[in-house]
Amino acid sequence: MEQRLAPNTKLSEARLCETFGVGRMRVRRALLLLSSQGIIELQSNRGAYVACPDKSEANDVFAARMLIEPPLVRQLAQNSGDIDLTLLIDHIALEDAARQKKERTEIIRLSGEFHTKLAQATGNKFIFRMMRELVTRTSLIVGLFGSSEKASCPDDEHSNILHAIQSQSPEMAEQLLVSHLNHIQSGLDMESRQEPQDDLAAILGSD
Amino acid sequence: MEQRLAPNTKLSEARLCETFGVGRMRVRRALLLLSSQGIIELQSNRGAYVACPDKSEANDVFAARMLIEPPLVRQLAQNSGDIDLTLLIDHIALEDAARQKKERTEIIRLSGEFHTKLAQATGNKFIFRMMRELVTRTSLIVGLFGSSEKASCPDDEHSNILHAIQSQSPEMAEQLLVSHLNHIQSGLDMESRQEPQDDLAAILGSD
DNA sequence: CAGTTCACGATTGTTAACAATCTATGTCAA
DNA sequence: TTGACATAGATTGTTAACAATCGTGAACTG
Repeated sequence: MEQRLAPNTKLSEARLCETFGVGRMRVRRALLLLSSQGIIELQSNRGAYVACPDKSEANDVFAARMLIEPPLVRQLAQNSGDIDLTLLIDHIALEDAARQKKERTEIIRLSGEFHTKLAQATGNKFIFRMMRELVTRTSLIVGLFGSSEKASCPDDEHSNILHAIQSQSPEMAEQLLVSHLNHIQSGLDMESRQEPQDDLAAILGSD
Repeated sequence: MEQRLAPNTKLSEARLCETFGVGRMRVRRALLLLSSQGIIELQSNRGAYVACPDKSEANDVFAARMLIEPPLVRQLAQNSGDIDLTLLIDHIALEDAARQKKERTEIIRLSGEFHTKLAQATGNKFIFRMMRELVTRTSLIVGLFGSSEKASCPDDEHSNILHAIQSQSPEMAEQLLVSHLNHIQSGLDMESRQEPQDDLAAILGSD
């Protein structure tokens, strides 16, 4: 989610065991779950690799989000009276803070998390889980195809969406979100790819 | 998916091992994956139980489907020229055949699978996976709250939806699907619950 | 007779050794 | 020099024994 592990990075069991100080069983369980969410890919007898979505998969992810998120925020705006939006309000504050401090990884993480919290605000466990999966995958994609700095989530679009929800403007909220997603997608360069990295530095850098 | 295992049925590792003739590792892997999909529930040191959704979860599942499926069929109808619908056409035939032969479990399985194949027709892996999860969960719910015979999927509604898609009528397709989902949901009796069963008979009956 | 405690059996969680598979290096031949 | 082949090392997959935990039932006490 924080894009510290580049796609195609190999995650060897032994390495993960010593890195996190746990047994092989725990590691294998974690890898299995991550692969079921499509975050990593398990190749038989060959090991686990960070998923490396291609152009077509990237399009699928955005198509899926275009299908789900617009009706989602529309529904939020319609029922915003009955819903607890403090989570989202607090989140915007966190984003602003991180942006002021220029904490890059934190900004990336929070940018994705905003969309997850939109889903969480519906109070629907299944919608939440689906969005979380799509957002995680989006992180991978912008990590792969994102043009370094400018991308992620342009400044105050999140804030605008939230305001539209609060002022019970379904149409506007939906429209703002659609263009927000388009901005993210158009900020990608589908041709350039980053090369995989060795896992050692990346993971050890996390502790 | 075929509702042969009632909710709350305990799935003990040893029993599953001898039933399917595999080692405990395979069983535990399968249980972990099923629990990650919410099909079963893993209780620490206590074992695995078939998930038993309550009233609120049932509502969440239908709310999620109401959010996703209408835009989905609308999109299918809009692009029905470019899409391969043979999967769906063939499927309707299978459903009719099973209905004529009165094969109950087959009818139930195919009824759910139609909705999965709607998602599959989009060619979008993520939409497909999300729908499959929701449909599976719906199976559990109609198994729990469904009033025995009359429910599942009323006869020719699937066929009507497919026709609307084929004739490129987005509005009609969307509307038909909304009422279809409403029919399913209104066919449930949210108060009555079936009691759990012993796993022995159910699983052995499958071989 | 009711309630509590203890111990036993059963079930799940973990570990470590073993087997199978793949990658890489080095050798040999064309 | 290049290609194929074989062997060695490393890595993953599997198995079986062991440890920990939980539910149950009996015994005991008030």
